[in-house]
Amino acid sequence: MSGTVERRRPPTAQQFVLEELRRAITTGELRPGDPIRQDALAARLDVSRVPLREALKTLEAEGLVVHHVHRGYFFAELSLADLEEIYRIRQLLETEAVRAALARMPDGLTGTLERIQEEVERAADAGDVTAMAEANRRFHFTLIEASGMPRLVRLIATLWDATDAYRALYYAEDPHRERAVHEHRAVVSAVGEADGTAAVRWLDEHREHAVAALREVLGRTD
Amino acid sequence: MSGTVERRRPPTAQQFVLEELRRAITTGELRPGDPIRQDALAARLDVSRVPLREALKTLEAEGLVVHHVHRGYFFAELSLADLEEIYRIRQLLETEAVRAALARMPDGLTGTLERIQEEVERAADAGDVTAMAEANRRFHFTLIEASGMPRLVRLIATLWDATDAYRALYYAEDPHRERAVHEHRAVVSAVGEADGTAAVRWLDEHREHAVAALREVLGRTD
DNA sequence: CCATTCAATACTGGATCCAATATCCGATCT
DNA sequence: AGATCGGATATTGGATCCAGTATTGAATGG
Repeated sequence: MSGTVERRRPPTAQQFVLEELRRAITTGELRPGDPIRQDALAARLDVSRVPLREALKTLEAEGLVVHHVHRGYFFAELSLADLEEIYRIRQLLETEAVRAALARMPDGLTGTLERIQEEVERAADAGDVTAMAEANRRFHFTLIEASGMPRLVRLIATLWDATDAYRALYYAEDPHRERAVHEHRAVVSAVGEADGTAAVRWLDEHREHAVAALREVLGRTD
Repeated sequence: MSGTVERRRPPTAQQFVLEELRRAITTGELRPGDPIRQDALAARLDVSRVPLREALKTLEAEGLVVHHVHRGYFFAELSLADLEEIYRIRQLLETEAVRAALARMPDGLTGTLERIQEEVERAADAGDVTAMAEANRRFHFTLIEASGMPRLVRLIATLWDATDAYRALYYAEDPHRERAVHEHRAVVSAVGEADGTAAVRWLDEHREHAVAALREVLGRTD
């Protein structure tokens, strides 16, 4: 089977590998702590080890894998403490981003957010976790990018990537999606009124709920 | 010539290349915006292109170089706006780190800082810019690492790396070193009294002076 | 029976070689 | 003359192959 329904492959092998690895991580195909056998993985993805290793270097910088010289790469194990730390850092950075965004208030921001929010709600109603996660990310980053601080945006994106594996888990449950939808609406209306404090408060709550859920899940499995 | 006075090479070629590139960036040997010719550079460093490319991937993640598919790597050009953004983010993250450090207050922190501060002052007096930059970094990271937040430490380290090229410039001038020494002393004494607010205030000032200097330098050259 | 040593093995790190893409420059056409 | 097309060249992306290190397990000695 070639060239039928399958998604178009990225232009370079590294990018393809990178996407595949991220996907594998988010779907939980590969468990944290597992060593990465480059030969086997490269063969499975039908590429050589060179682009694989370059992709792993990227993931290493993002903290998704760790590397030991002459021993190889391992999927990073995120402890509850790690996750809490990441969410705390996100809080600091996203607060700054949102404040900056509302101070600049680019044209059409509210409208764009409302439009994306509709997509979020459609996905939430349909119970489509993947679409929900994707639209949710677009929602948040539309707001964050409005800050006009590209490095800040990149940092925040990295932090999101690091916790992707756990986010899908969160949105898998109905009440979580429901709650997220409500919090988003509150954010949209705060943005509409250019009320930075309110927006930040709602986003804090949004995040805190996610952390609470993680605490629950990881608390009982670890 | 082998194994005489030359610094011991790191265990892997990538690490060697990484150090060399960082050094070249900090010393200004390679100017921002310049394309990186892999073949030439690899030959100059006497390694193959593979470890070079992996090192570049690391630098890319840190924002020191940018990469365009099939066109190669380029040394990143940091505008004044970029630098200001980085320093703003550092302020947010370092404030958190210092607050956490003082809340935990690990044993011997003050003593260690005092010891390192002595090294900083020796280097400052001697006018040894490299030693000064190195000791200065140790000083700040000793404090930051006391936060017990490893991810936060990593992020801050990345931000420092991104501006290394400009930091050496700052410490090249006598009055700057002098001022840094005084600010450090104030930080040490604030830490000794477990006064987080004071420590944060002094660090903010420390950073602000650096930014002001950059603004001056870049303002007149750009 | 357990610890230690040493060799076989498996895997990573690196070098070389090949393929694919972008860039540059001259020829051609309007 | 200027713009456009096409081919030569330079440079990156990727595959294969080799070298060096860590790991594993069996043999040996206490």
